[in-house]
Amino acid sequence: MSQEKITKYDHKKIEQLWKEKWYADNIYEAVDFSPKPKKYILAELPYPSGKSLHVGHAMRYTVPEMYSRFLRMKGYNVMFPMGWDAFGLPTEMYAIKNGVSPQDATKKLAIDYKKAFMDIGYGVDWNREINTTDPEYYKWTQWLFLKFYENGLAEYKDMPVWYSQTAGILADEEVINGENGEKIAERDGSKVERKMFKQWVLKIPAYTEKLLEGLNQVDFPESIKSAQINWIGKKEGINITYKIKDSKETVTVFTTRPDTNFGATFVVIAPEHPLVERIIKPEFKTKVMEYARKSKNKSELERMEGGKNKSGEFTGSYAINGLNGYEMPIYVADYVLMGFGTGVVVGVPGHDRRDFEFAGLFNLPVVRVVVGGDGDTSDITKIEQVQEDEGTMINSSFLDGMDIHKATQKIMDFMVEKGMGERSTTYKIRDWIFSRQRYWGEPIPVIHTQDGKTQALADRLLPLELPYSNDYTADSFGTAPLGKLKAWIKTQDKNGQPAERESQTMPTWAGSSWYFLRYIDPHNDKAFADFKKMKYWLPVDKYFGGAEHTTVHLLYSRFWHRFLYDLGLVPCPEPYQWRMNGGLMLGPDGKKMSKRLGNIVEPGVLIENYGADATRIALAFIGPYSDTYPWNENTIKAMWRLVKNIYDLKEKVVLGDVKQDDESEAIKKSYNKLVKNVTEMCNALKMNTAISEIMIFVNDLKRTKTVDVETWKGFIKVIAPFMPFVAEELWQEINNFTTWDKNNSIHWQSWPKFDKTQIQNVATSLPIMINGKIRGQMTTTPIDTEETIRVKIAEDGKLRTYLQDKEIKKLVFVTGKIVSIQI
RNA sequence: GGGCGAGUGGCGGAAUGGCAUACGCGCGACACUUAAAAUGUCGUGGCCGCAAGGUCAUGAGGGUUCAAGUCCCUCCUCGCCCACCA
Repeated sequence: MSQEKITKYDHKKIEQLWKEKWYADNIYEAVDFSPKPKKYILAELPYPSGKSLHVGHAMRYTVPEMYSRFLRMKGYNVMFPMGWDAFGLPTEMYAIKNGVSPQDATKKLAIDYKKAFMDIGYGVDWNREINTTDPEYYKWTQWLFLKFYENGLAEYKDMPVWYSQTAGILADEEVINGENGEKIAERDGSKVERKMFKQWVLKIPAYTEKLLEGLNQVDFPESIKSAQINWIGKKEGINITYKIKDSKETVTVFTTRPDTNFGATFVVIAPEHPLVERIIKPEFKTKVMEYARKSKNKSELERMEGGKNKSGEFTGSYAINGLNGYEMPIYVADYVLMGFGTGVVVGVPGHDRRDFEFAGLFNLPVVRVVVGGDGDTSDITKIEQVQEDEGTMINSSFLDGMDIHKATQKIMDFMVEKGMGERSTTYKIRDWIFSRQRYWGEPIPVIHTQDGKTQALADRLLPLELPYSNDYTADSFGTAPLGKLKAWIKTQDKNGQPAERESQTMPTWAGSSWYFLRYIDPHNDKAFADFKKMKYWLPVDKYFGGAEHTTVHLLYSRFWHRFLYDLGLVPCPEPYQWRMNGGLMLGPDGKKMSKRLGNIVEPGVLIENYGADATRIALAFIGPYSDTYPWNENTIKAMWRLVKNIYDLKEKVVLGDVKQDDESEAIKKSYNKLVKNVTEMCNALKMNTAISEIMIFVNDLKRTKTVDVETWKGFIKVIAPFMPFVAEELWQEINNFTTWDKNNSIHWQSWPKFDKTQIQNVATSLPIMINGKIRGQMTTTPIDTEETIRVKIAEDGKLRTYLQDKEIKKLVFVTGKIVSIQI
């Protein structure tokens, strides 16, 4: 096989030639149990719903991919895998639009996406490609779901859910605030409302403590940790039980501020709370029940508007505050939520804004029990006087004079001792609704028996394949698309009795909750992954993804993994050692790329016009990975020039000895700096500045006449992670390789080293600062000391004008950095 | 309302407490061209100055330090996430 020599930079020829060879020989193979140290570099798997890869997504893969190439050259056994997360509504809608089945659409999209990934030259081990919609894959998603089921962490129960006519049943995290504050479906922007449905849930609240504790073991940015901590929403407080006047019933409230309890003047119950019916006085029944019914049907928009305009009804009953015997009227109001704490709140209007608003509505007394920094002890009449943060107790018996934090502890101890309450911890995170009334998802491998119970499918019946259907719509109430397939739904339980299959499917998050495990052992048909292989590869060393997944995918997949760890099925408690969130690539107009605005930039077009190398470095150079910025068409033009300039520089390479002169010395110095800086920047994942360093070196080379062959080869290695195609071409050419051998690929070479002495032991220009201003420069070498510097300064003509007749009060000399003088 | 983060040229952005504005874009001048595009060379924070040089600039104001974009305090603005969560 002979390789045609390419003399003029022609990205199409170069890219076609090398990508064929790379992928045919799978040069980016990740080797199980290799003696080399491993690195598992993971980027969130794409969701192939559109025609092809989006430039915004390409940006998120390019930097991690460059990093994985750098590590491979540094001698690591690198896994940089790729797969397709293809269940879910977008694929279903794509299929409908194109008149094909979701199964066929997914197959085609996966092929298109894979081609796009190859076109841009991503160094993926394609033997590990996965697709979450492949029955051989979702067999294990189902199997893992049954582990939750067997351990009581997957349950079928009535849950309030969001419901949209077009998007079906949605979980909290799939519903966002629309432009006018109204709740809409994230998927398609349709209106949603609250409904009760029988749902499968995964009980993530059972894992809150482990998930919180696990954050201490991982290297995540503070912002991600705190987002997850807030999402879990752990609050420590106390459940206080009050007796109800003239009744055997009691009412229990949750509060984090029992210190203010001497200022409690009323109690509020959530309208749907079961206690309401038991404590209500007959003469108030009609009104309260009417109120409860109304608030149940209130849309979220109305409830939010209610935030400015409180409402409620008196029940006729009173709770007795054990601290002071105060009789607190009990109300129902929908600003109290059933799902948090005990569903009952004690009203302290002097020190809680919502309680103050409510007290105003019913003319309830407002009592001050905390004095803030302003010392105000007057009656509280305005919302501005309500304060919650810091202060000292008053009007509170034995708490008076105490700081509120101390008082909080004191009163809790007191109440626990007197049997008035129990310390309690509550969490914001709820059960994770894990079923959807959609067609295109993993069938839940459970059957409903005649007696109304559920039964898991036996392992040998997995995968439970998704049956073909032409009808992807759910009935407006009750029946999921699969429920319409009567023949499929009908089945038998373990005892041969008639039973029905579950008709709901799993959410999009199912397959992606454990996909990183399947990459480790993608073809295993005995287990979701081999334990020894997991032990070798886990945890994921670096995980890159979108900020929008911080509290959804990232947290929930940690939950799956931690659960599997507790079962002894995976070797480590935390799946991801390190995480970085990627920013967003906006359109050239600075707006979020969208079909509607027509500002989408497609990487395929860029690759066609400017080449994959230019596209790659444009995506990495335009800004830091985590930031959001607009696409700029000029950038890729500049990057194309850079690649072309590099290609043309090969004419300057001298194969024999190069004449030693100032020019060759300068290049040597510049080269060593290049290697040092690019190495550091790759380690720090600052690919934008790494590319700047390459530009600086290229600028230096452009100014010189020749470059020696060793420097040139080192330079090609440096650019290889960024511009893999042109690097391969130049590498093959300079080495005169006439036939392809993967061992000779630039991508199997080792990363160059640099010579420290070339950077350090050189004369440098040292700035001289006098009274905080730079007043001169001076040539120094590393052997200079403070003494020699003092002499040089005294001799310097220019500096003398500043120092004349002045005494040097202080002189600070930082080697190689600065001399700072005070006069 | 709560949490997190960010404010540096015309723009994207650099800068372990040590010469602010690297690198790129854009712009200007010049070269090549009949001309334009492309390409190349040089220049490019503001103000004063022919120049040498001086001086002011990292959202605003204070502070620590020989030295602050960087650390501390107060404030302003913007972005993202959460939000009647007790």
